[in-house]
Amino acid sequence: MSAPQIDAVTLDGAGPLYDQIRRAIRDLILAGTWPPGTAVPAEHALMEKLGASRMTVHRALAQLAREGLITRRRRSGTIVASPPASHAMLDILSIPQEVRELGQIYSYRILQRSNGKASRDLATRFELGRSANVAHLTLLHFAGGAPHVLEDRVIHSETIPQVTDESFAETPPGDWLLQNSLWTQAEHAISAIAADPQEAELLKIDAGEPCLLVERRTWNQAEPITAVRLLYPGGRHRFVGRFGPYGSV
Amino acid sequence: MSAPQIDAVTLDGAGPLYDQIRRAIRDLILAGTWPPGTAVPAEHALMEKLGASRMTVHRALAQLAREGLITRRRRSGTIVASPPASHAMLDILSIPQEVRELGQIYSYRILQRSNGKASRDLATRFELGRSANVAHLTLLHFAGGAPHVLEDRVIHSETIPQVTDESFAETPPGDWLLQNSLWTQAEHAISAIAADPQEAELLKIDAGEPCLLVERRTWNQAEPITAVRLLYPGGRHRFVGRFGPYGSV
DNA sequence: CCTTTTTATTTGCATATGCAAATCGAGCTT
DNA sequence: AAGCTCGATTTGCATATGCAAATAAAAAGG
Repeated sequence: MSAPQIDAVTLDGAGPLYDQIRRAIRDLILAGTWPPGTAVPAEHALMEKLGASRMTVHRALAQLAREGLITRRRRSGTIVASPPASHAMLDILSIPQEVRELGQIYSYRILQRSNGKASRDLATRFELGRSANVAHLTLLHFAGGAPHVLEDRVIHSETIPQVTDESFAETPPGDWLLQNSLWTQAEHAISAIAADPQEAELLKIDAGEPCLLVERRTWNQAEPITAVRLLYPGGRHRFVGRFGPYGSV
Repeated sequence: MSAPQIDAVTLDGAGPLYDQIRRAIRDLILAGTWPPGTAVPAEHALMEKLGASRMTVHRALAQLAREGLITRRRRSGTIVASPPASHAMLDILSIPQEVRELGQIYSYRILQRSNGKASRDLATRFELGRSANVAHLTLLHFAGGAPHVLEDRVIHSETIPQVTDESFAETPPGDWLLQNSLWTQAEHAISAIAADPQEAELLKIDAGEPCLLVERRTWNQAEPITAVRLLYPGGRHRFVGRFGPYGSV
């Protein structure tokens, strides 16, 4: 059918009707029940199902469209949009893309890979429970043959079970996750540290050289997905962002 | 009168009516014609002035309210909102505030101050024309008596003429600018560098220690306002931001 | 004078209606 | 088969109407 899951739209009775509709549909999208590309029921269908007027349904959908969650076209109807690839502020989510935008050839190498419980060291570094079942990866990304960034990542196997069978031979884990998971929250911390001897050797810089350290953790609702530590040789890297006081003006 | 400048609201005839109204009012706010706190004309007044229905006017204002540009209250009416103090992502716009949030006593000292044309060095560092008339300031911010960050700033005197007569004895320039200027665009770059001997001495760290370098430039429309270079001792500082793929979910 | 009640104003929400614009598809024409 | 016309569907916009909620200001009451 054209409107696959119209019965999934249920209102919670809290607040204005148009906002209940908006949240109901938003939640279906964020939960992954309606993945990108799914056809959203037409205004008339929602109107009948929910017993609201078309203007009220329209208001909810128009707002979701402004927020970028859905794409609407006359006659064609409404579909769930793909999440924006990058966020306004220094969201370098894809390292291959980042390297290619510098005009260089991208490659990567997995240095280490393991599955199992988080070690004490990892649990501390990524602030997660010892009992968490995780995949742990260490890899090095190259730009034109030269080391670009050192990545240290854990992925929660409970949230993303497919990770256990994935070799990451084709796609580095960051990009793989973008395709195989949905995130609603991220935390991003940037600091400057000196490279320790081991890191320096891998990155082919001198020990003690300043590096940018990016630590990012992402969740879907309350469930942790991944935590990553990216170490960039400092002299060569900077993060740039543009924004206005109210977002994008 | 309660609606000071209703005649300033003029439509451009481009696109949907509600959006013309929305943009007309938004532009008055961003241009500073209606500073924060100004009473926005009531829906009825705009309705008569513009010849639109109340629903249409309401739609424009409701959207501006969602965007945070205005604040609306029943019976009291609508006023222009104050710009949000900090933006989602690592906008530490106020250093005094940043220090106080760390639970420490804030103070600062001006190391150098001059007015005039930008020197070659400054022009290069901040990517501006040699002919620009600027105020140039170097200052050191302290947290609980210890150096916190080294600030190097230029302010365009043409855009902000009051700067020439301001001593910055009471308020550091970053905070002063927040009160005395309006910005619509900012650019933010973060990198890691090693402190040079002179900087290290001021910050009371060892030369070569990794530091976070934040470079920020702000504009109002196309007019440059200020460019600043903030050097944070690295071990002690990190920037944290939280966000979702669609902004705030 | 202080407190309570009433009134009036302003925004917020929902509905019904009508028309316009975009565009997908079917059917028709050549 | 290729192109064209036309009808049907879906979203987009604007209006008019009515009522509800919040609340500032005025009026009433003690």
